[in-house]
Amino acid sequence: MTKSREVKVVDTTTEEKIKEAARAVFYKKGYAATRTRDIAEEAGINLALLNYYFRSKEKLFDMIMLETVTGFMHTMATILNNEKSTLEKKVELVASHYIDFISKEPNIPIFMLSEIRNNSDGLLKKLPIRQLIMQSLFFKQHQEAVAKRKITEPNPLHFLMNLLSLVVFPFIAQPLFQGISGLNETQFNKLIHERKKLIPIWIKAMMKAK
Amino acid sequence: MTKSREVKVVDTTTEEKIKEAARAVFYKKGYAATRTRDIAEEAGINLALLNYYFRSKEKLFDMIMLETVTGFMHTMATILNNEKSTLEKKVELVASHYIDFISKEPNIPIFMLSEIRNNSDGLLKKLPIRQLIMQSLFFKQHQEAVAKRKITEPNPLHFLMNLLSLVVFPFIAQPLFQGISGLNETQFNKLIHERKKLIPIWIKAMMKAK
DNA sequence: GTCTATAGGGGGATAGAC
DNA sequence: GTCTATCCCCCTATAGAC
Repeated sequence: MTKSREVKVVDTTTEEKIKEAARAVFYKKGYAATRTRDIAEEAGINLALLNYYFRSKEKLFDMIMLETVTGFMHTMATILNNEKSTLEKKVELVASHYIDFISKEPNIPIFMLSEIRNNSDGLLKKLPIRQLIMQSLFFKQHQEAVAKRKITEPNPLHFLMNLLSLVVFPFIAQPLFQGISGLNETQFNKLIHERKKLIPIWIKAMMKAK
Repeated sequence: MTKSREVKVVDTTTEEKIKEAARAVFYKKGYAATRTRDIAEEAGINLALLNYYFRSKEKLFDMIMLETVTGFMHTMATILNNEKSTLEKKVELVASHYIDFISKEPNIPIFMLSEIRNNSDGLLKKLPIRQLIMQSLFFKQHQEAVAKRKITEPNPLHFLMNLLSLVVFPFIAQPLFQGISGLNETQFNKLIHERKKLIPIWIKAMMKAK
C-alpha cells in the first residue's frame, strides 16, 4: 500500500469534508432548519467553498438524500434477496443490521421519512424500489409459507410493515419513550439492543396468530 | 339554543381561524419550513393579525405544540387507565382510536416526533407523562398477567413500544410503503384499517411468545 | 380589530483578491 | 482552491392609518 493511499484514508478532501458535515447537519436538523453557514462551520471551511463545490444548498441536499435513501434500500434489498437464508433468518438479519445501523445514526429514520414526505413525487418514483422489494426472495418465501399454512397473514406488506415498525419506531420515538420510562440514554440503548433477539421471536409468533 | 350559540359554532373567531390555519400548516411542513405568510393566507387574514393575536411565530407554535402533545397523551392516559376494560380490551381501544385519529390527521405523528426531537428538554419534561403512563392501570394489568404466566415478556415498555410501533409507524412511513407496494391512497387506507382488527391479535400472540 | 407599508435581520449565493 | 466582503431576496415583526 502506497503512502498516498494511506493518507487518503485519513485526510479527506475538502469536498468530502463538506459532504460529511452536510450529512451530519441535515440528518440532525432537516433541510429547512439547516443553514449553509452551519455546514461550513461543521466542516471547518468557509461558506463560499460550499457553493464552489456544490452550487447550492439544494443540490448538496439532493445528493445526500439520494445517497441515503439508495443506501438504505440497497441494503434492504440485499438482505431480502439473499439466496442462502430462510425467511426466518432474513427477519433476524433485518432486525440485527438495522438496529446496529440506526444506533450509529439515530437521526436517519426521521430524517428520511420527514424529507420524503415533502418530496415524495420527486425522489421515490425515480428509484426501482418497487421491483427490488415486491419481487424479492423474501416475498416469495412468504408466499410459500402461506401456501404451506406456516403463516396465517397472507399479505406480505403487513409482514414487512410489522417488521420495520418494530425495528425502526422505537428510535423515532426515543425521546418520548425515555420521557415515559425515565430511562437514560445508556439504559434505553440496552433495551433497544435486546430487541435484536426479541423481534424475530415476536414476528414468528405474530405471523402464526389467528 | 340561542341564535348566538348557533353562530358561534359555524363562524369561528379570527383568533381561532389563525390557530386552526397554523395547526394545519405546522403539521404539514414543520416549524422551520413554515412561513407566517403561509399561515395568514391559509387563515384568509392579514399577516399583521397573526402577531397582533399571538405576538410571534414561536409563541403560536409553542401553543399548538403543547396542545397537540397534551391532547395525545391525555387520550392515551384515559384509555390506559380505564377501570372497566381488560388489558386486551385496552390494546383494542388504543389501536382503534389512534388509527382513526391519525387517519384524520396523518401528519401528526411525524410532526410531533420531529419537533419533540429538536426540543426534548423543553416540552416533555414539563408534562407529567411519566406518572400518567408508568403508573397506569395498563401497566398494572400487564404485571399481573406476567405474574400469572399469561404474558412472557416481562418489560411493560416493550409491550407499549410494540403496540405503538404497529399502530403509528405505517402512517409515518406511508409514502415509502406506497412506493414499495404501488398501492394508491385509498387502497393503502383500507390496508391500515384492517390493522384495527389485526393488531390486537398480533399483540396477543407476540406477548405469549417465548 | 384589521389593514398597508416598511423596518430590520438573516440566510443563500456570488464577486473578486490572493 | 480558498478566503473576505457584499449583494439581495425573503421572512418576521412592528408602526401607524383607518
